[in-house]
Amino acid sequence: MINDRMSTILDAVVHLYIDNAEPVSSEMILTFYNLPVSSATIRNDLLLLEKLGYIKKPHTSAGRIPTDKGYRFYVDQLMGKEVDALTDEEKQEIIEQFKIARDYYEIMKLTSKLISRLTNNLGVVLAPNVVEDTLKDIHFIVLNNQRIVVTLVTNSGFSFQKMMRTNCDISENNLKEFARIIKKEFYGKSLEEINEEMLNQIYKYYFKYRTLESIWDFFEDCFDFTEEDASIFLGNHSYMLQQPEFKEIERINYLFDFIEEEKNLVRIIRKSIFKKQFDIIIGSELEQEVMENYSVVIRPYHIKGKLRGAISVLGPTRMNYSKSVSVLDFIAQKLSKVLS
Amino acid sequence: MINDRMSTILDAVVHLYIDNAEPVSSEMILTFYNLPVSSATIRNDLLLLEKLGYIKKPHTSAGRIPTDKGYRFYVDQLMGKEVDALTDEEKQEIIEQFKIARDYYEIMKLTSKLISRLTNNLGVVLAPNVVEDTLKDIHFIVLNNQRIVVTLVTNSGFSFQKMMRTNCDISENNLKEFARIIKKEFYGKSLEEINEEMLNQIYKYYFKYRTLESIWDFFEDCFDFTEEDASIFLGNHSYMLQQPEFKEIERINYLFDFIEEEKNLVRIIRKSIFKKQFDIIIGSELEQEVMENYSVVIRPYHIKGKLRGAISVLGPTRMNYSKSVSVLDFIAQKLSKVLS
DNA sequence: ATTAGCACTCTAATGGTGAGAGTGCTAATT
DNA sequence: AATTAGCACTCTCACCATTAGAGTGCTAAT
Repeated sequence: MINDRMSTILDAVVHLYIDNAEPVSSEMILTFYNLPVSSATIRNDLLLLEKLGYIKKPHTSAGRIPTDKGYRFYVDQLMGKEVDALTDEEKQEIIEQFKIARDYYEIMKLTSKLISRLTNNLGVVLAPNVVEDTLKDIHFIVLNNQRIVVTLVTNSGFSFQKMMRTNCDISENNLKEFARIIKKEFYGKSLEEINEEMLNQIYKYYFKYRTLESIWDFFEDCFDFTEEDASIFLGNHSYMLQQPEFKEIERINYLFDFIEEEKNLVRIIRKSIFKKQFDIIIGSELEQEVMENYSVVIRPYHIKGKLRGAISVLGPTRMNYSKSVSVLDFIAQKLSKVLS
Repeated sequence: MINDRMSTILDAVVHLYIDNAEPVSSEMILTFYNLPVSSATIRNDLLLLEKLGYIKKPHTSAGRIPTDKGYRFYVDQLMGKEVDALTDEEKQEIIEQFKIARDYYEIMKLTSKLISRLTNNLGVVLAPNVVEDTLKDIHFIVLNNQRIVVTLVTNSGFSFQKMMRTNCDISENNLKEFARIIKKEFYGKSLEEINEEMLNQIYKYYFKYRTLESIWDFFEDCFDFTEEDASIFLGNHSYMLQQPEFKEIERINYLFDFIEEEKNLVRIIRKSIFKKQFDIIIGSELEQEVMENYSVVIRPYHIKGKLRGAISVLGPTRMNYSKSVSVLDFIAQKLSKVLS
């Protein structure tokens, strides 16, 4: 259906459009790719490519821009050959930054910022999933009136803290005893399992500790993890962007509305995390009206060889996919290393 | 200099402009405030107010909009009388949300989102400052190869975790011993002090533990706190907004550049946190060229009666200051309560 | 199969026009 | 002295017409 020259021309359209953000004309292609044919021939091919749905015109007398189908073809068939590699400076910067970052949360935040900067799009990081980790250690620390910090350590070396409240006073000694019991009952089980089985298992001890009625609620919440935090906290930008000051820009508005509802992005990324090395989802493929002009490139990362999360680039469909892939690839490697 | 009628007229200009985002004409003022004078009289006063620098015209045949000086006068002299109180539903929502939020980080994030939504501007929360808190308890938890989680508990009931690395293996027993020593040496001292004195004090024990050379580095970092985290991490939006897709909107661009360099906002908020109940900084008063069309309203919050941080609204100078103040006030109260 | 050539279409920039908004001034009024 | 009616003046904004230029798609020739 598509011969070699047409491939080349489609490739040219995609590249030139990615670089210049302007519709690509037949002359343009000739100038930058000096093919051994005339612009008229290129025009004929362009017409065909358009009929096949790979490119389109914004209006009659404009050049062509890729359709989602065009980007898809580029990404699947053409992009593989090329590599838009990172410069040595870029690589060096990534390595340096990862050296500076000390704890888990700094690393996550840093990673998303690095991706943003290096791709000139929005970097998105899905934090490691721990529910499949198994319990290695648990500690309780009493703060003051009925507030307790639970620290979990998992087999892969993550530690999670959670602040809990109870309605009853529990002594430090009781808590030590509970920690011992939990460790005994659940050591080596996944957090997910524990969360499900907690009540059943722990009721064994009901008789002994029945005076501490409300502690059961406490344990029920213990293994239910979804923490979040930062040192300065920005809220949603989308509200401000609704002010008339920003009214030219409904697109940003809609986009931010979507993005800042975090579960939207989580859903998109989760869906493709198990699929393969990379997933690229283009425009309409995202099946969200707001997102029809945006694409997402997703790269899972592993910790100690186990799939744990994903890093990703979100930007206009016109984004530099090749660069995104390179950036994600390099960062995912370093991230895996630093988290392992 | 400014008589009663002029005050009323300035008040009208500010209010009408805040509500409609359009220059306010003399007729407009007459219609909405039916003053016992004609529009010609109002025009005379407007002329005078303009000469005094409280209002200005975007162009010859337009109505007036407030200058920074005009907003300043409004905020200082006029706004006090009125209250743009929260509706019962709004109050209820805040209360409900704070019930849901369990741990410290959830609360911070939630607060900023609440402010964003209720003011239709950007909510900014400066997390509690703990360096003045005093040490109440310290625990070390060993994860695996040379990674250790430090948990600090302070007198006001905060707990902070920090992941640390060492180059040497330290036994659990050693760590228990160190925790005991640190507690003995520093109990009741502020984290700030401890951070400064750590090395001097701890060298007393040098002789006994000198085999653990590199542990001293470890302790040096121990009380140096600036944590950050979240479950999904967005990077900087500003890079994406530099793409030609968004080019109409340099203003957003500049603003985001500024905002997402977090220390910029921290500096602004820190500066006025100790001043008073509220601080309102208007446009040029921020002394930042990018921010000349934006204002910030800042409200400190207290935990157990002690000043600990601030919550704040950032938006166009045309923002509803009265509403911002009400929202911040109510939220600060609830926040103080929930954190105490 | 390719290409030169050209008519055709559409955009974007330019400038002109007129309506309308709102001022600022003057002269009259209270 | 303060207020007001009245009006000329200025500027914006929307509308339209015009034009240059970009780029196509088709036809006929190679």
